[in-house]
Amino acid sequence: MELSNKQITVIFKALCDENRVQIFRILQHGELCACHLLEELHLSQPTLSHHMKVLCDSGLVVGRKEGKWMHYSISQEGAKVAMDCLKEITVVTENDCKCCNNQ
Amino acid sequence: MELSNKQITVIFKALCDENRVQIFRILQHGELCACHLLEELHLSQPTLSHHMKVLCDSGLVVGRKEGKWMHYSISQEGAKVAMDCLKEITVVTENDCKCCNNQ
DNA sequence: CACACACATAGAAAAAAGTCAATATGTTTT
DNA sequence: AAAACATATTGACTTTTTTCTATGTGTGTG
Repeated sequence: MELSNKQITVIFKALCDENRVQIFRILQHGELCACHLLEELHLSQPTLSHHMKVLCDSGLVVGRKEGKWMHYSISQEGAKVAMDCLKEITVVTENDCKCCNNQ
Repeated sequence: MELSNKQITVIFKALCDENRVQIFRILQHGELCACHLLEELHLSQPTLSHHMKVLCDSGLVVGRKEGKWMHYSISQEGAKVAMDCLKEITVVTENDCKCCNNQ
């Protein structure tokens, strides 16, 4: 897939804030609209809106508009991309140390 | 394993900075000491040292001291923890929307 | 059509993270 | 023991992120 360093940071920023991690935990019980998420978090409405944008940008969460409500859910496709990305960036192709006093 | 929200953010902070992602790419070719990492990055030595600390704190990278050199490598155990964590936080237990106009 | 509701956006303030120069620490070499 | 080297720490500065209040936008309702 060849994601850029920048794109990788955007994906994993989703999980770099405690409130956002908490949002994942809540969304694990199923799709939920912003107003109900708000009830379970100690955040203002604009702050939640900001976090939902970060989450959607990462691809790990998707939003679905229905009338005046926004329904959010965890994206399994996004999760797969993140998983593949994590696997790809942590795989080691060679194990020998070609460094310093190991000449 | 039951990681706290805070612990999860510490793991994934490793991948939230472009320079750190680049460090992963370099370490994929094998263990390397800080001085050689430094040659490949446009960073000052103290900044690299800072990033290596963030990476080690995440568990995704491990450092091995050998004389005056610090050798860094990607930790496969750390990668597994991160993978399990990502899987755990994105799994959805129920899919029905119990929300708003879906009463 | 006016009002209420759900959510997004703008702008400002505060907190956190990234960066570097200077310096400290620990290790090897001469 | 002094000098040289590799890395870590400190402290200051800059940039980014988080957060809020105020306001805007779009949708449904009386």
